[in-house]
Amino acid sequence: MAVRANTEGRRGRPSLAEKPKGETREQLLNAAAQVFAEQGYSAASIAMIAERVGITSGGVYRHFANKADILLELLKKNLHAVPIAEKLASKGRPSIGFFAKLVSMYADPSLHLVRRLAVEIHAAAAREPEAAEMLKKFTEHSRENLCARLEAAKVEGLVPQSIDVQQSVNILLILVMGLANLDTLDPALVGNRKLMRFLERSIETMLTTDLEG
Amino acid sequence: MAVRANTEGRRGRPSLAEKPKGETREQLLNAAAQVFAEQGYSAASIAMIAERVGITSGGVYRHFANKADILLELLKKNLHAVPIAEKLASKGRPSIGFFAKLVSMYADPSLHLVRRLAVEIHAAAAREPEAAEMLKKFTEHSRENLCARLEAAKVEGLVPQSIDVQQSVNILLILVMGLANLDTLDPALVGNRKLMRFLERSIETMLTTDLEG
Amino acid sequence: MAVRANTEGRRGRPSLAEKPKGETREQLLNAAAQVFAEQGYSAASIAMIAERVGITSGGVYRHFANKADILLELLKKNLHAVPIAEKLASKGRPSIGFFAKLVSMYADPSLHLVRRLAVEIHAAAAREPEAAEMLKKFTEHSRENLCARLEAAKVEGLVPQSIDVQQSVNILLILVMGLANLDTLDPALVGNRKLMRFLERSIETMLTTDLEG
Amino acid sequence: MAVRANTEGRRGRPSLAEKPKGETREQLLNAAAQVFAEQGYSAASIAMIAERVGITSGGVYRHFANKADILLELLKKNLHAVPIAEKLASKGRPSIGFFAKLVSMYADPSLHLVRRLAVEIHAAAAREPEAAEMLKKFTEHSRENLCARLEAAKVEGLVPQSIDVQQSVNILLILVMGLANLDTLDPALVGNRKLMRFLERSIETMLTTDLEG
DNA sequence: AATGAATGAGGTTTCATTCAT
DNA sequence: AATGAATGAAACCTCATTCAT
Repeated sequence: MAVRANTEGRRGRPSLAEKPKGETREQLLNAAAQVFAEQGYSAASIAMIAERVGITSGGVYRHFANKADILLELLKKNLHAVPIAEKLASKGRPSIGFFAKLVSMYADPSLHLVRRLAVEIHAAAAREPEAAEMLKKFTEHSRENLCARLEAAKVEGLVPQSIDVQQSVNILLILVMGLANLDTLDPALVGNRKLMRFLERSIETMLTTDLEG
Repeated sequence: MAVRANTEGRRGRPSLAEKPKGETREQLLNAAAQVFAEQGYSAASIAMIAERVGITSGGVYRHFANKADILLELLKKNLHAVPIAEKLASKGRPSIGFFAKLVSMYADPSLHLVRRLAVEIHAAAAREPEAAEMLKKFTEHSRENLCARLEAAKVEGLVPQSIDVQQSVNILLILVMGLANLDTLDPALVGNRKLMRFLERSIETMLTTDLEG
Repeated sequence: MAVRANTEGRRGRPSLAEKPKGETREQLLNAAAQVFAEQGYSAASIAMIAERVGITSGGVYRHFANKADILLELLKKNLHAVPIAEKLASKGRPSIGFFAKLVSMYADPSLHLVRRLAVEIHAAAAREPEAAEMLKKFTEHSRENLCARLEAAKVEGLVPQSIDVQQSVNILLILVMGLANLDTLDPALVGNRKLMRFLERSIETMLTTDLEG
Repeated sequence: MAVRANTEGRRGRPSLAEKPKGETREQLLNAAAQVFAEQGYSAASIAMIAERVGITSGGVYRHFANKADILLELLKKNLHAVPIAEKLASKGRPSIGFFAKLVSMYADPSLHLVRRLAVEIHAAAAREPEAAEMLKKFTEHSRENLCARLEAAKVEGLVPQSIDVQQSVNILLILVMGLANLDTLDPALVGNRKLMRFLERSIETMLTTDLEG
């Protein structure tokens, strides 16, 4: 009946799975975030990612179509935007300090991986059009959120009526991306209190000064 | 200008007509800069770089020990710092506008490759300790230059005496790195006049405002 | 016809409404015939076959020991021989036209899949000894049938007494295998009326001519 | 200088090449013909082919772009047509026996690999459009050659004026393809003298009989 | 200084197969 | 009877690197 049945090297699913439950996909995404951050998208290997989750590389393809797909799903999960999102979700009335802190927090040592991932995603987006597309959506989304908040602050008279909301937000985003490279720019600046304070005050100055002239 | 004039002339060194000495190495570095910028260090292949110079991959090893060595030599050549360096070399008395322009020029469309290369080098530096080391030297060098200039401006009374030179320069560097990611952050912002003006005025404001408080 | 009538009716076996017993296996064999014909045995994947039946690859192993087993069972089902078998089962008295038509029908467009499957099975048989064995049985069986018929025709005086029945049948089989490759030999010949007529007349000539020399 | 130089596991070209000369490509094609014939295109692996030539799989890509390319180059080399070509190149005046022998020779034991390769190429052509294209050209070419010869025979009065040259050649080609499957159809028929004689006489009969009517 | 052939390691991906559920 | 997650082997292919020429 059985034609040339495989009896020597056993293949197939292992006899025991001591893992909790179908959260492998989630674990894979987290592992991928780390590996992409550490090695860069191109140098990262599927095997590395799989290994951290305790499966073999072949198993990854049950959850993602291919390597690029992992990056995409990672973007969808909005990893980069997480800190922004959390901050944005804060209830309090808009204040200038909010914007300042929002930016300066990116210099925090605990956000190391987030910075690295942001850098890698931007690097990858320069080559993977689909990733670029997705990245654009995020930025758009973040920008809109920030713009809305700044408009609100304007209404409340916290910032000058003459402020250019769009451009101000652009500067904030540029600063965030600059901070994403802080570890390689100068590791000593990561978590540097003085820098963070200075940064915050600079932002406050920018937002409260009438730049017209 | 006059240096290589006799290549075309009829006198002097007999026209071996072959490539000038050390030319290939230089071409390889330029090609590598492009390829690294386009593909990223990891995805770039020696063959691609060699091809652009018209040789084959094996020949590259006459000029560089290995792939990582190319990146290092590239950093030594200070490619990233080139635009800064040129600006810094400008004679003129220091002015606040100088610092503002120095930063905003990084948003110029013509510097696309420089931006990409900066991003890639920073990404690579996160993995190659030697590259990180070298990158740090550059940053240090740039920082020192900028600090010296800003001190000079302070002496001339162009900026407030109370200004924190170190931190101000840090912000400038962070802005430059942020701008290096402008293409993926929002392609529409590349070369955007309004952004550049706004950026310049923001920097001027930062540099002329007494942030103490 | 009546066999499965009560599936729709209201009486008899309670309508478990599930698939009739052994249905899946049959569907799998049909799907396999198609996929093997389209992709070739080696390139065909279990998943493809399962998908066409609406199950997943794991489920296939409830019905077949392994991939090679599917091929074997397929051969047992005599898919390749089906058109021959049907023709052979035809009641009518033997006539020369019968043999001619039996061969030429293999050029019919509607038998595309049968041709492809025949080709694939022959290709696979070159590697799988068991499949070769089975294929041989078929050929033997077909040959015997044809020989018997041709002997009968001889008895009835439809063909010369001097005819070499064995060799004549061999030629018929070779022609059938040649026609199995018609699609790749020249797609324009598939279903070509002129070719089919010519083929039939050639066969008739061969069978009615005394080849002795 | 050397950054992370590879010193442990030596890589690169082996220190000695005891092979004749740049005929690797030719050897690869010959090896591929064998492996494709034995295993089938899809089941054949680059490594198998490389191994027979004494190189590793990576080295194959210095000579061929990919696996499909090998098949194509093989077709270009006209492996299948070789025996036909040789026969066709024979000087002698056309005779009916020539056509008969041309076909029957395909049953010769020595042409085993040619038969297998023909079968595999036809099977592969059913999936690889490019291969199909190339195969079509061959068939066309062979057909034209045969047609020309048969026309010549007609002029010389060796075959009836009423003969349908096109269709006669089609039958010859179909017979050849049928013989290509002889090994799996019935191994006992390979090299069978009786079959070959009978085949030759059948062809002669076909070519000399006026099929009209 | 450079080519071209080759290695060997490693990467992505596919797939037959297994097994707990 | 079937799913779905997983394995492990093997496939194709790329590439940094080496070396005879």
